[in-house]
Formats: sequence, structure tokens, C-alpha cells
Amino acid sequence: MTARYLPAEERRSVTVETVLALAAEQNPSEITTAAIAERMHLTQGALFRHFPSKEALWTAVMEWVAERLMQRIERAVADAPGPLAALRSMFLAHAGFVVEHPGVPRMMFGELQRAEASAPKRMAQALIRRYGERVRALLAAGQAAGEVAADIDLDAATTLFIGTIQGLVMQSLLAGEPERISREAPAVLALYLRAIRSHP
Amino acid sequence: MTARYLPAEERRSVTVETVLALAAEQNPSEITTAAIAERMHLTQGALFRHFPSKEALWTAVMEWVAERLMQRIERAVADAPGPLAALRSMFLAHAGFVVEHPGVPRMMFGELQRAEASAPKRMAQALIRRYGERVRALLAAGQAAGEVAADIDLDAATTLFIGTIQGLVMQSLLAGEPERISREAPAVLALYLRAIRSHP
DNA sequence: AAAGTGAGTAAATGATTACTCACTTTATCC
DNA sequence: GGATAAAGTGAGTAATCATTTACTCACTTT
Repeated sequence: MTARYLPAEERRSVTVETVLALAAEQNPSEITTAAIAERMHLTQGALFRHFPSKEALWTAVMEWVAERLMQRIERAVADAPGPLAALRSMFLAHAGFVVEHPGVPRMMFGELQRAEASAPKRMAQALIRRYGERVRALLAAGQAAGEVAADIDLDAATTLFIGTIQGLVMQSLLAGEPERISREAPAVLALYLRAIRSHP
Repeated sequence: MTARYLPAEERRSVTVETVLALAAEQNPSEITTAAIAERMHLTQGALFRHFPSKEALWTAVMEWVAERLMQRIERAVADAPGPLAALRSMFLAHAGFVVEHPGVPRMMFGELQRAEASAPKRMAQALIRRYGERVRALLAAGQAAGEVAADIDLDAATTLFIGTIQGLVMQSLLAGEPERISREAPAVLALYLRAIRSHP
């Protein structure tokens, strides 16, 4: 149980985490400020002391996601001995992140669905682009090192990498159990590596 | 331009197509009955002459999707000479369907995000399950025929197949151009086949 | 031409939404 | 231990939502 009166920064942080927790349970675009406040044992009005608007709160959530995900991925990549091993640990790091924070892919997809080019949507787009570039760079390095087949289409391999995670998320959405992701991730990763690896 | 007074069945059909057209442009869960009516040059109230509730309309949309998609896929599979060729044409048929109806994957994902087990959500779940079973059956047949590697995990290969399409959809959402799917589909398919094919 | 039918209209309904604000409570520093 | 600024309350607001209803219109049947 958190204290009743929190310093502003801490309250903002708790709010962001609450939004992500709710996003794990329901359609993110249907999360109301009333629901957020209730979950935090706070009144609705208090939220607007810390965020000027709901969109600003959503932006803060996307910032949180971008920072944490990329940081986790860079750490995973840094320890890897080679490009292929880096892709492997990047995949598992991402999958682990999604299992810990099931609301994240749902928020991301929800934002991408939006029509207007709002700040949170642009942040979601920017994050996925940055992510894709990271994958692409590793794939290119893998080709240079001879670990990744020279004749594969890098754009397609990047799309497939992202889709691989998406497929896992979709399965967990179907079954309603996020743990399914950690269970199936290694087998799906093995298949992905089969697709891109150069053959002896 | 459609006539002002349509027979009920035709009006229902036009309504479903209008919802899918709107879903291609905006977050499906933010589509209002007012927006649907406006697009059809009809008043809001008229919609409720043909559907008892918004949820009933959504159910009709999911019915439309399930029928059309599965029919298209079964036709594509039927003409194929073998399991691997069937998977190939299933993939391309699905990709083609999504390009023609970009609102479809967005509606599907939107429904899966929902918390409550509503009728349209259950239909979306049922469709994806049925789809997955179809893929699995083809993969199993492929293994029996020696076209698909015997040592791969069928569940993972099914998840990856669905994820492959998802990845393409994600890319098109990012770029905002559905045609991107048809352009990238063959290369991504080639990679998928590399992952599952048995090696000579 | 009168009666009936099916499709659409226009305005209302109550519920829900994000957001505001005058006021109260709390933590913290002197 | 009292002052004060920060944090939270609670009762608003206007806008928007799905749904309902009394009514009109175009057309067909009698």
C-alpha cells in the first residue's frame, strides 16, 4: 500500500504504472481517468494536478515504455558475443519485457491505430522505427560476420522479427495468459533463427 | 451513389462495409454510430432500425470477416498442389485480403483487446483459432510429405505464421500505406518458408 | 384513392466522458 | 508548534455517446 500523499514526481510515476496495469486488462483507448483514479485510490480531479490533460499522461506512458524497453534491449545486446547472439538476447529481452508489462504492446498497438498524429502516437511510431533500425543493424552485422545468410532481404527479416513478437502477443491475447509468451518464445525464436541463419 | 431507400438486407450490408471502411482510417473502438451514419448519408436513428444495438452491428461485421476470409483462404488452399504450396497461397490470399480490407486486422485486434467476453470478441477469437488450426493442419501434412522439417515445433510455426502477417500489418500501420503489405509480402513469405522447410 | 408497410428523420434521453475549481488536508521547514 | 506550499477532495461543467420515440415519406396493395 502506497502512502496517501505522494510527492509529485512519485505520483506521476505511480500513475503511469497504473495506466499500464489497466492496459493489461482492457482496451487502452477505453481506459478512463475515473478508472485510473479509482485504481490508485484517488479522486479523478487529483490526476489533473499532475498531468495537464489525458493526452499528456498518455505521452508520459509512451516515454516510460520507450526508455525502459530500449534500455533493457541495449543492455541485452551489449553482453552478446556476436550479432546472432545479440539478436537472440534482444528477442528474449523483449519477450521478457512484454511478459512483465503485458499492457505495453497493447498500448503501442492502440496508439498506432489512432487516426490523428497525436504526440503519443508519434512516440509509438518513433519507438518502433528505432527498434527496427536496431534489428536491421544487427542483421547487417550478422551478414558481414557470415552468421546471417547473405541473400536474405533485410527489410523482410526486420519485419519478421517484429512480427514474431507480435505473433506471441496475439497468442497471449487469445489465451488471456501472458505467461504463454515466455513458454513459447524459445521455440519461435529458434524458427526465426532458422529463417535467417547462413547454412554450413 | 447509393439510393436513398434501400431494402433492409442491403442496408445492413452497406452498414457493415461502412464500418470496415471507417476501421481502416481510425481506431475501431472509437467509431461512433454518428460517424457511421454520416458516412452513409443517413441519420443515426436509422441504424437502429437495422441493428438492435451497436454490439449487434459489430457482430455482423465479424461475421462478414469470418465468412469472407475463410472462404477466400479455403479457395486458395484448394488449388494448391501440396501442403507447402498451400501454405504459400494461404499466406498470399490472406495478405491480399488485408490489403483490400485494411480495416479487418484492426477490427480483429481491437476486439481481442476488449476485456469483456462480448459476442464480437468471441467471434474474433473463434476465427483466429480456426485459422490457426488450418495452418497447423497444413504444417502437419507438410511434415508427413517431407516438405516441412520434421523437427520443428508446430505450435511455434503456427504462431510464427500468424505473426508474419501481423508484422506486415504493423509495418503498414507505421507507414500508413496498406499497399506496403503486397510489396513486402513475398520476401517475408520466403523467409518464413526458409524457417520451416526441410533441407535437402 | 384509401389503407398499409417498410425505411428514414429529428429531437429527446440518460449515462458517461475529460476537465475545472473552491476548498480541505497533510508534510515539512523555520 | 505554527506557517505555508504542495497534494488531494468533491462537487461541479459542457460535450459526447448509444439508444428511444413520435413522426414523415415513398411506395405497394386493395
